[in-house]
Amino acid sequence: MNQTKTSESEVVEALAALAQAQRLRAFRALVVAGAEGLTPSALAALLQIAPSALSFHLKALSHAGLVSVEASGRNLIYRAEFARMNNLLTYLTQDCCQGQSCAVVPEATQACC
Amino acid sequence: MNQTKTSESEVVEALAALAQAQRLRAFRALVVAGAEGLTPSALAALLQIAPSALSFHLKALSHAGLVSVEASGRNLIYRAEFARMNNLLTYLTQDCCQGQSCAVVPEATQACC
DNA sequence: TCAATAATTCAAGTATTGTTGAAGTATTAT
DNA sequence: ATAATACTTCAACAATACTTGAATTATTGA
Repeated sequence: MNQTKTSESEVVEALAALAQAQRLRAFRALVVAGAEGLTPSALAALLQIAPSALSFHLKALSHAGLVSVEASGRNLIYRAEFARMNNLLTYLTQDCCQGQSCAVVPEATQACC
Repeated sequence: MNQTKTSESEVVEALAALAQAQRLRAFRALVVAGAEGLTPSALAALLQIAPSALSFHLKALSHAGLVSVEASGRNLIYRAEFARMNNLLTYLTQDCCQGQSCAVVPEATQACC
């Protein structure tokens, strides 16, 4: 169901996009919001962050493919890109433990629902 | 099975640790290596990276709790901390889509095995 | 049309991160 | 003891990332 294989540089970019507290909060808020998404003003209010800073951070998330944008009148609606997030999670765990059974608890990671 | 709740700042630190190509490669190599782990020299050979740079990067991964170190004679053995990795993956997806069913493929993310 | 709202872009300054080579510590082998 | 090996630490420099406030674009409502 994952459309394209995610490259290392894409993974690095996505991780970098999430490796900042305000962007992580913004992304998490969009993950929680789900299909409805959120406008920048709603996010700015939620995160207590300056509009220009938020715009900068949303651009980073967007460029990393972790969020999508849709115009709606004078608002924008940002949404989490769950497929991309799943690609990212998958990448980190692929081919683990030389393919042998390993000492780890796998039940923890379910993408959502 | 996750011993402690992972805080936002810990998540940010872990994501930042992985958001760099050489560290991501090092971590992935340790994930693949599994319980055996790898020495810095083995990793340096594998990744074609200067020892001091590798040391710097392993320290970052270690400080983020993503890898552990064990001394063995004049070697060190680094291993991926799978529990921490799973905490990280879980954090990103928690409480998604306002708890409703959502449009996402959850089967993609299995921690390992 | 004019004012207000929603959001972005730009430029400047500061802070953080990554790279390199040289020096330092600890362990093993001769 | 001495030398070699395995890593780490340090300092200096270059590159990137983050924040702030002012200016800009586009849309809506009076």
